[in-house]
Amino acid sequence: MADPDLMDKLVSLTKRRGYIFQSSEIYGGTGSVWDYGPLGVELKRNIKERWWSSMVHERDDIEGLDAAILMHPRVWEASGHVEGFTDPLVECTNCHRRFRADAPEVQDGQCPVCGTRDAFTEPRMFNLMFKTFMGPVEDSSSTVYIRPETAQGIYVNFLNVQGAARQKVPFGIAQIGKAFRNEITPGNFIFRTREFEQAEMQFFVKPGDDEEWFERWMEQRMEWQKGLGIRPERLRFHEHGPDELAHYAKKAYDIEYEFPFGWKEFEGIHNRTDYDLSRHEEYSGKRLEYIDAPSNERFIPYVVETSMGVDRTLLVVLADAYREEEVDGDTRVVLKLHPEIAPTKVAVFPLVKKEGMPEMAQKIADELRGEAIPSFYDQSGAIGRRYRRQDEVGTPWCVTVDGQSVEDGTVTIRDRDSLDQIRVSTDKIVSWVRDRLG
RNA sequence: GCGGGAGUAGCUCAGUUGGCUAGAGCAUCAGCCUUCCAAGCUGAGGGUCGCGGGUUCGAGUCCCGUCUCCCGCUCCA
Repeated sequence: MADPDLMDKLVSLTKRRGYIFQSSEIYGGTGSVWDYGPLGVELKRNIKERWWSSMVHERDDIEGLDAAILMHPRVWEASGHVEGFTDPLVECTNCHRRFRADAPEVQDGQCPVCGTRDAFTEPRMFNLMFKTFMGPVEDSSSTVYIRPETAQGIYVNFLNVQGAARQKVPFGIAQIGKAFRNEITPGNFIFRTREFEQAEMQFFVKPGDDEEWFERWMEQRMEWQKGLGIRPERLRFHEHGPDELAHYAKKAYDIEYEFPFGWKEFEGIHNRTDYDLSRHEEYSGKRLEYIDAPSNERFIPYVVETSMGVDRTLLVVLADAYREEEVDGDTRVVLKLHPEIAPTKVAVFPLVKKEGMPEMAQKIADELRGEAIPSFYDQSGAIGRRYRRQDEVGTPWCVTVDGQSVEDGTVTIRDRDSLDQIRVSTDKIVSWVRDRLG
C-alpha cells in the first residue's frame, strides 16, 4: 500500500477540519458510530444527490421510495434475517477461538484449532439485529427490529409502487436510508459501523432477463463510481464464489476499492432471483405476482440489486482524493475531490487587508452564495497559507482580489489541481464556476 | 465477546524512582508584516491528564473498576 498511515491521517484531518467526529465524544465516545460535521454532511449529501439524480431523476424506469426503518417483525422472518443473523457461538477457553455451536467438531467436544477437548464455553447467541419495543410496554409480543438493510422496505412496497407509478416490468425502485447491524467486529473508521447508510436500487425484471440486466447494472455502477473521480486502477470487480454467496443470491459481484487496509467492497450487485418476493408472498399470504399487460402473463419478477454503502463510498472518495504533493520545496496536503461533490466550491480572498480588497472579496463571496454556490471568505494569514487551507478540505477554486481587481474589476482564479491562475472579470465568475460544475 | 497494546490541548507528542501554578511544535483567534502558494513578529485563548473509585502528606505517574480506540481471533446478508 502506498501509505500505511493514511487512515490515521484521514481520521485526524477529517476531525480537525469538520468532516467526521466520533459520536458522543465528550462521554468517551460510542463504539463504531460517527457524526458528520459541517463539511462531511455536505460531501455526503453531494454523493447521495448525485446517486439519486442518476437513478431517479435521469431515468423514467426507476421510482424513488423512503420506507420506514421500523417494519412488521414478520418481515425479518420472511427475509431470513431472524434465522440467519442469529448465531449460537462457543469459545475455546484454551486458545480463545470462537466457533459455531453447530459445527461437527464442536459437537464432538474437540477444538478444531488447538485440539483441546471439552474446553468450550456455553453457547451464546449473537444477534446482529438491533431490537426495540413498539409501544410503551416492554413485552415480547411488541418486539420490533431496527432494519438491518433497506431492501425489504422496497420489496414489501413492490406492488404499491408499481401500481401507483403505473410502471411496467422491467423497472426499479431506489431508496437511500439508514440500516443498523450489531457487527461483532466493527472498525476501520467509517468502513464498518453499526449504524450506516445504504443507497440501493432494486430492479424488477422478467425471469430469464435477469442475467442481461445484471451485466448492464454491473457496467453502469462501475462507470458511475469512476465518474466520482476515483482512480480506475484502484477499482475492481470481485465475483462471489459459491461459498460466499448469500442465501438469496444466484450471482453477486462486489465493486472493490484498494483501501489502505486492502481491497474491500463498498458496493454490491446481486441477482436476488425471486427469493424475496416469493418469501414475502409465503409469509404474508398476499399475492406478489406481476401481471403483464397485453399478454396477461403472470410471474414473480427477478430482482437485480445494486447496493452501495454511502459511508464507505465517502471513505473511498476521501482516501482516493488525499494527496501529499511537493510545491516549491514544501509539502502540501490536498484533497482532490471531484468539484461536483466538494463541500465548498469557491474560496474568496483579498490578497491583502487594505485598499478596498476585503470589501470587494466579501461582495463576490456573497454573490456566489446568492447563486447557491457554496463559498467561503477568508482574509486571515498570508495568501499561500489560505490556499493551503482550502487544498486540505478540497475546495476546487480560489478567487483572489488584488490591487488590479479594485481598478479594473478582474480577479484571479486559482485551480486546486493544476495551480494555474487565470484572470477573469468579476461578472463572469458565476458562469465560469457553473460551466465546470456540469 | 476473548487476547495484546494504547488513551495528557483541535492534531502529533514530552512529562525522569509519585513532589513547584502540567509543557513543546503545529493548529486556532486578535494585531503587525505581506501585492499570489503556509510555517516572519507580538499577544491571547484552550487541558479537572478518557471516566469513577482507592493508596498516599502529595497521583498524569501506583492499585482496582469502567469506557473508547488500534492489532489479532470469531462473524460479516
